Amino acid sequence: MPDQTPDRSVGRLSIYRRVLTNLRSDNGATSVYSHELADAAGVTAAQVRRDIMLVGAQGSPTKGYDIDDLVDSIGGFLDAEGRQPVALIGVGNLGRAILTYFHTSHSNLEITAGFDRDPYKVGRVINGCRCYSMEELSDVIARDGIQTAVLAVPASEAQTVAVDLIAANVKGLLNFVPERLRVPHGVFIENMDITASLEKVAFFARQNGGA
Amino acid sequence: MPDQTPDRSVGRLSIYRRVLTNLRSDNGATSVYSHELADAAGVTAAQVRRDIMLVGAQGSPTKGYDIDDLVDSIGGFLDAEGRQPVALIGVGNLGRAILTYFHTSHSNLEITAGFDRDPYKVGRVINGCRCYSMEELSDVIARDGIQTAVLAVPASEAQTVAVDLIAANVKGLLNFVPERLRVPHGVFIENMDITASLEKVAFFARQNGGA
DNA sequence: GCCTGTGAAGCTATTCACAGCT
DNA sequence: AGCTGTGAATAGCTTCACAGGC
Repeated sequence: MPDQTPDRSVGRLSIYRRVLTNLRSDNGATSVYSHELADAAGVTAAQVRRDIMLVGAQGSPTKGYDIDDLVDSIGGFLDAEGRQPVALIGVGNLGRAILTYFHTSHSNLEITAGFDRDPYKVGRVINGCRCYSMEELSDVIARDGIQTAVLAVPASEAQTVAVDLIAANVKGLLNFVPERLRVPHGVFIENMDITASLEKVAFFARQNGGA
Repeated sequence: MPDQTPDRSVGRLSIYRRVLTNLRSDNGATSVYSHELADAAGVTAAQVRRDIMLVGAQGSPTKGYDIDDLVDSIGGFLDAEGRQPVALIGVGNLGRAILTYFHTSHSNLEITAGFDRDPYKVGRVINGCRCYSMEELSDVIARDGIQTAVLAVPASEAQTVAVDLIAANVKGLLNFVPERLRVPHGVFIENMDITASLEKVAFFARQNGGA
C-alpha cells in the first residue's frame, strides 16, 4: 500500500502555508482566491484547489478561502500533534545554514539534536542546537523519539550513518549528500542533490541563452 | 518551443555520470550494465536505458556500456564547450557549503564570482571564490559571461536580486530562498526549498512510523 | 460574473515487454 | 541466457471545463 498521499502535493501544501502566513502578516489579508495563492506559489489555480481538497478545507465562491482556516487545515494535515523533533547529522557549513532556517521559522519542526565528529562542536550549542558526538546518536535519538533526520555529512560516511539512523528507528531522511543511499522499504528519503541540480540549471541556462 | 529535453532526465544524467566516475575509480570497472547503474543511482534499468538514448551512447549486449564512452557522451550532452562560469549570490553558511561542493568536484562548472553585502567579505577569496560587492554584480557577470547563478540571499532580497541577475542576462537560477520568484519566460529556475522538503520528509516519516 | 469543487480528459514520465543481437 | 534499444502500455499528475452557488 504505497503513498496514500502524493509526494508533490505535500511539498506544495508546505509552500502554500508559508505563502499564506506571509500574506496574512504582510498584507493583513484574511482571505484568498485560489488564483491568488496559485500566483504566489508559482502553480496553477486548479492545482491549488486540488491540493486543498486533500486537507479538506472549504472555500466560498464570494470570498475564496479564509486564510486562518486554511492554515489550520494544512497544519492539521501536515503537522504532528505536538512538536516534531528532528536530528541533524553533520554540523558543518551546510548544517549550520539549515539550523538557521529552522531557528527562525515558526514551523512545528524543531532540530533538537546535532551530531558531529568534531570534538570542538560536541557539547556546545550551535545556532540554538545542542551538539552530540556520533557515539551518542542512538541514545539521543531514542531519548527524543526522533523519526526524522537531515544528513549533511561527508559522502564517505553517508551510508554508514544512514544505517545507524534507520537502526535507531528513523523513518525519514533528508539527504544532502551527493550519493544514492540504500534504505529499506518503509523509510522515506528525499534527496537534495545540489551538484545535480546546479548541472541541470547550467544545462537549461545554456539552452535558453543559445550558447 | 518549450523544454525539448525532460527536466528529470537531465538531473538523472548528472547522477549517472557521478556514479560512473565513482565506479571507475573505486572498483576500476570499465563497463556497466544498465541494471547495475540503475541500482547505484536508485532508479530502474529501463529508466537508465531511456535516459542514455538521449545522449546517444551505445551499449553492447555482452558488455553493457563502456564507462569511458558513456561518461564522454553524457559530458557531450550536458556540458558546455569549455568551462561554464557560475555566480553565487550570498556567501553565508549556505553559500560557503556550496562553494565547498564545487571546489572539490571535477565538474566543468566553476563558481567564478561570489557576491555579498558584507564589506568584510568583499575583495576576499572565500573557499576559492573571489567575492565582490552587490554593486559590481552586473559588471562582473557581463565580464565573465555568466548565465547561471545560485541564489542564497535572505528572503527579503531575493526578488530584487533575481531581477538584477536577469537584467544582466542570466538564464538559469538555482534558488535556495524559500520564496517563489517571478521570472520571465525563457529563464530556467530550480527551487531548492529546504523548509518544504524537510516538512515533506517529516510528514512521511510520521506516516511510516505510525505516530 | 466570478468563484469553488470535482469528474473527466489530457499529458508526461515511467515501466513493460519483446525483437534483435551476441 | 542475458543484454540493449524501443514501440506500446501504464501509471501518475496536471489541467480542463462545467455544475452549483453567491
